Amino acid sequence: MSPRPDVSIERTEQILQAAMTVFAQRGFHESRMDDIAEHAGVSKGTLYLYFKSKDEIISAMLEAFFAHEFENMQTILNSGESAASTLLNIADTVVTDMNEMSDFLSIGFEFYAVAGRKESVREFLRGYYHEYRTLLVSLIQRGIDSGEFRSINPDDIAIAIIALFEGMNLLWVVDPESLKPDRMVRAGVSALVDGIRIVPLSAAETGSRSVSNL
Amino acid sequence: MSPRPDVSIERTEQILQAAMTVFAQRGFHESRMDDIAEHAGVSKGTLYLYFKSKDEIISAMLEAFFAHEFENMQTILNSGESAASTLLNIADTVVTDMNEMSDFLSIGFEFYAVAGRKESVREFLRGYYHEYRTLLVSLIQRGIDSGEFRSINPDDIAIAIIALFEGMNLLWVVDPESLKPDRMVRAGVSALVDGIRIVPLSAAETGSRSVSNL
Amino acid sequence: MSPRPDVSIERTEQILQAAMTVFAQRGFHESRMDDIAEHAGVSKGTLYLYFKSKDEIISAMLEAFFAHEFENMQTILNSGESAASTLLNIADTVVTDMNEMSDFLSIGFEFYAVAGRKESVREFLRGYYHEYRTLLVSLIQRGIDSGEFRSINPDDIAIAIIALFEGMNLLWVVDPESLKPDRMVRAGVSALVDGIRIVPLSAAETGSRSVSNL
Amino acid sequence: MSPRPDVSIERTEQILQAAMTVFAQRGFHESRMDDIAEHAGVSKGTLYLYFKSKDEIISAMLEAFFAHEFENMQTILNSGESAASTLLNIADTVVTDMNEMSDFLSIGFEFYAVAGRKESVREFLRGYYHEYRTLLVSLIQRGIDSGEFRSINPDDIAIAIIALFEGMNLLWVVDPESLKPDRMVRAGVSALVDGIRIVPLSAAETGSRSVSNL
DNA sequence: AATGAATGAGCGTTCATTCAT
DNA sequence: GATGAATGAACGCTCATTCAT
Repeated sequence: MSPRPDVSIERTEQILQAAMTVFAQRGFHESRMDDIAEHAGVSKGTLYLYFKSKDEIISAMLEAFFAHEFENMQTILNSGESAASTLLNIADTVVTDMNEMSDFLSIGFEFYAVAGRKESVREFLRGYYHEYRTLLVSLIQRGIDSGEFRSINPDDIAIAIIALFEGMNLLWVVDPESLKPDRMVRAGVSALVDGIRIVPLSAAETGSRSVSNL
Repeated sequence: MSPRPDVSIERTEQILQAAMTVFAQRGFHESRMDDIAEHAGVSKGTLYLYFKSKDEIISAMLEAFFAHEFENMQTILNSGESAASTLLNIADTVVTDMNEMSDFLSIGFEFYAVAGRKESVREFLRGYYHEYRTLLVSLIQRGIDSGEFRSINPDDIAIAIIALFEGMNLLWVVDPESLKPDRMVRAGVSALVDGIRIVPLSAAETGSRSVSNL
Repeated sequence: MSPRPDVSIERTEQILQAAMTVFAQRGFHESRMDDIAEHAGVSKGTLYLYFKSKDEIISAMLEAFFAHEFENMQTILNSGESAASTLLNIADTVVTDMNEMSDFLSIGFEFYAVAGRKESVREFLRGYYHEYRTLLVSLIQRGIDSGEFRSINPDDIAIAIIALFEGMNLLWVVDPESLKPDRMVRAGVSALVDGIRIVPLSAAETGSRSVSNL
Repeated sequence: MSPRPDVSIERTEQILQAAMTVFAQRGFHESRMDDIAEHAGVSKGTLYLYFKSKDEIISAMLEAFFAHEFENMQTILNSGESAASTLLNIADTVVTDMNEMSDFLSIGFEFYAVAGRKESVREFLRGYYHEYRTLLVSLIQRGIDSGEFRSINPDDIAIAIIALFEGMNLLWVVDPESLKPDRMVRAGVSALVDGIRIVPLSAAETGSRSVSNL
């Protein structure tokens, strides 16, 4: 009588979760549909009930992979702190996310590699970074307007900050043992923020000194 | 009597060159040994005379791919200019290299992805970045010693600079049309350098003003 | 108390009807159980309530497909007309049936192909053609006995007539646009009938002249 | 030095031969590429060196399957015998071919089934039958011109003859044990030829009497 | 040294069938 | 009876690798 409960959302999540784990361990191409199915605890056929193909799983993962970032962003941006402080808070959040995602970071690079060859992926990532940049630009502009920052081009700085985040990501993947992302990211952003401040050395607020002096 | 001239070095280069082109167009896994052979102008069998396997071609490429960077570095480091100027010169060289390598940048990301899963690749890249960092650290230290820079942690800043370079790389792959690497990289490094200078606003020397005022 | 009315016969017909449509469009192997279920307006599971397997649907269709033919036959045979006229009437009926079944004719060929490999199908079709032949033989014999036909072997002629019908079928499937079955079948049977008549040229009755003179 | 001899033609034939055997035993869809490879004495991969896909093997077979017929046709047509005799000679050849191909006849029906759904196959067969018909029409017209045949429509009779051939084919596939193609085909064509002759009963020449009286 | 025809393990995908609801 | 989500065996096709020439 009562229809079977619709499990399609759970199943989809379940499969994507499994795919992420397998992809992170083996890469897109070396990952077998069998592996994903086994990890998800379903049969291979079931994968195809929820995704048309392996490529579609990868595409869905692309979106899932780059979805988290903006969730806490708004809260941070509206915290009422100074622009410089907010930028450092964002840096801290990025580090937290990096730590949480540490097992899966290599998946990101696979996406970047694909982006070099596939316009659709490039387009998606372009949109992602555009949104990210827009948020940072408005924050930096706020800093300029409030007299906190020099009148630099906010776009250039926003891009530099994102580049810094992504580059740290990369370096951490390469050397996860000896690099300490929390420290490094903060130091980098601190230096950048100091570089655009009117009064560059208010170390107390930015915390940059505590880092530089470690 | 007269032995045939040994063409093995040329052949090897020839094959690696072809592999790089094909890999950049299709990625490691989508590249066929046939494609590489055709591009190299040799037969498929010949590939196996010079490389034991496809994986070995990829490994050899890893080294070839990350080899160029340090060639001009020494010249720049010994130019006698201020540390800040030298850092900006390095940024310019990086941009030049990015432009030259633009068709192949996505290969790099494939390597980073592999690095996430394969210690040998991770190790190689670790060595590469270590060397890079060492050069930058000594330069930054020179700046500190000469009173040009504040007494920050040179390692943190070196890492931040490398992260900035690599991150810019990534962003440029994603959005090659609208991003201008020369401008972006300079702006980022300028801000960083300004952030660590004792006298931050000597815009004339760093060129940061030309950027900020655009 | 009041048992649900037994819908199994209707369901079975409904499914066979749907199967015939789908099979005609796609062939046995390209037809999916899903397609049949959808066409029948039932679920895939329901198919298995009425048929053990796809093969059983095909088998059931074999019988349904070759069932129609003999229904009107008796009426035609007992019409009281001459044997030659009756043969031409049969030809006309065959053409009518061909027209009605035009969308499904290719299914027949699939059965013939299966007959080449499966004794059970061969046996069924053998029975079908035997019955058909028996009816024609008795008609031809009547013609011989009544002095209408020469003393040919009625079996040979019966087989030739059936072959003519089936062959026309085939040619029409291959070239439905330019071939006109009504005309062709009549012309063929007319010639055959003329060939076995004692007085071959009574064109008025056979209608052969109208064809020959077109 | 001397290049390896080109075996591509032999290989192609070898594969088609094997495919024909396997297809005849199992049908197109039930035939496995593995089976064909094994029958041909090559590996599965080798099949794909010579044919792009299973479908392409089937297409190539379509042409090979319907290619033989016209080879002897010209010789028979130019034999200088009367039109009626020539038609009977053709019938005999058809029977000979049927006997030679007996193991493979079911493949033909599979093609006819496909023809019902695929224009490309339909087109090929249309061309085949058109050529066949053209030859027969010219022969029949010769008979009319020479006063051997009545002034019937040669096209209708040509089609009837082809239909007779194909229909006999079918009946023989269904009942190979009890039907005798040589006898049946001759009887059918004899009756047809008698039906269109000016002097219908010259049994000696057509051999129809010997058949009817067996 | 160089070739390229041949190989066959391996994988993505399909779809008839089952069975819990 | 009816459903349709789940299954997994099976197959077409690919492509890195080998080796006889």
